[in-house]
Amino acid sequence: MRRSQIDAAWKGTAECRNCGIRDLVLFADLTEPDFSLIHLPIDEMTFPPGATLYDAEGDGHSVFTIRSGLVKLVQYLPDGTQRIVRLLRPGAVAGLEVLVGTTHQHTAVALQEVAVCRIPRDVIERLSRETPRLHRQLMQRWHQALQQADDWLTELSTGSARARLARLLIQLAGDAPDRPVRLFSREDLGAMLGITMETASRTVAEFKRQGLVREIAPNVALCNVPELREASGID
Amino acid sequence: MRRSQIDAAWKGTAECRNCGIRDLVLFADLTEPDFSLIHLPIDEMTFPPGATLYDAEGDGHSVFTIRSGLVKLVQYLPDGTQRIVRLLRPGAVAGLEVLVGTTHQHTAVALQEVAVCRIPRDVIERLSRETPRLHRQLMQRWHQALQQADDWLTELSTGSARARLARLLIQLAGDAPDRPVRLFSREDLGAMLGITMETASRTVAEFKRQGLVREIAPNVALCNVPELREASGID
DNA sequence: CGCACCCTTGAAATTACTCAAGTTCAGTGG
DNA sequence: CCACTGAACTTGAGTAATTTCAAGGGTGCG
Repeated sequence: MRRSQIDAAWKGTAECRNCGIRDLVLFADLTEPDFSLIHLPIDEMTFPPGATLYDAEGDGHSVFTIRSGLVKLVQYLPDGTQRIVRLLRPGAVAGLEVLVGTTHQHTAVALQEVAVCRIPRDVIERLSRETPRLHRQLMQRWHQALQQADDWLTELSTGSARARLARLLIQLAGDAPDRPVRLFSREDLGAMLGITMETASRTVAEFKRQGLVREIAPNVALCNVPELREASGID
Repeated sequence: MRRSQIDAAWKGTAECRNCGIRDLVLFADLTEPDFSLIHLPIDEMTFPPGATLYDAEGDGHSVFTIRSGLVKLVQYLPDGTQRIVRLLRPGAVAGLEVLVGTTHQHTAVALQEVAVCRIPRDVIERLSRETPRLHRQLMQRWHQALQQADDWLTELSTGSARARLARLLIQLAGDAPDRPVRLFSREDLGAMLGITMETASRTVAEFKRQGLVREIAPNVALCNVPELREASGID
């Protein structure tokens, strides 16, 4: 907690015009004159694993474009239970809700070293008023988030612990089934799947024993996608 | 299935200018000249309980503003399991995703007699291009949907069956704790809470026995909100 | 009346949770 | 260099919750 703010490192003011991943980000469609409407600095920042990008307390003044790394969005129940409601990958935008209300709905925490662009709310609002080219992108981000939320519910909160974990691993492996996947802490796994830490641990262990994943380094695993797919349906 | 399309009843072409609930709907902020941009008919329709507004197969050409009644959004897993991912109330918009892609992501089914306005995608797209007054409303709908999705996950897919049902009932009672609440079929309850029909049935029965709800007519109940709140936290 | 459909209930089997003890491992200080 | 510590993970055993499978109501409708 204590470290969250302190840990953020400022990397300079972003030069959006020359952004290396601009086709991926919110400003993809902006034209040269549009950029002159940006009257507040957009900061490039990095956060180490465990650092908080923003939380649900306090006003939200900015949205964040994820440039690299992985972010979890956490929501709490009154009794203190926490659920991870989404993972954000590069290209995603965190904190869109400040464009409608003024507070964030989640706590956003870096799971790995994360690089972001922090965009003041006013910048988005002004661009949104003055140029239609941002709309399509904004709509796409909203859509992306909502689709992910719905899928998260049906895939990761339905069925046995075994089936849920299998589906999560398939998601993480994505379209590159051979690329190793970083596993999360057992506590985070539990919060994603709606199960306890112990059940998460046991299920991971079972997957290793049965060869559905092969651990090639501590908390890094190769997925046996066909067998995982099997496990995601049955059970 | 067979009845879904047949059952829809056409009630005429909507006169949005004079809409009785316009402050509630998507077109709330439009001005007189904006309406002239609407070049395709917006139909008022009603659906009986059980009818399908649209489904995930086939192209989506329209979004729907819910004028009255209650709609469930259903998503299916490959193995046939179904989850209800959201409930739509009057004022909500169903099918926003066709503004980004071209297909619907859910199957939308009326739970009660439902009245809607069916708005062709092209109408929204044109208005969206030409007038900024729709943007704010669109953003609010996206936000509303996303917030509901996240809350649905943390509240209705976390904890014991008892706690989940209690939270659902509290949601349904809303700000009018004395107004009777219609219960859903046990199958729908299960699909909302991620539990089986039998567990849903047993838990409802238990709530009745323990006085957390009082059934004043078949499938209509009064909620004892304080005790429900109790049950939603403990367990 | 009899059939369909939905809901309820029971009993056994399974799954997941809880609580508790042990393990591993990295970081710290003697 | 090594013991010590804390944090995260693992594992076991008992318990609680949920699912599964099966049978038995109730109600509306042809």
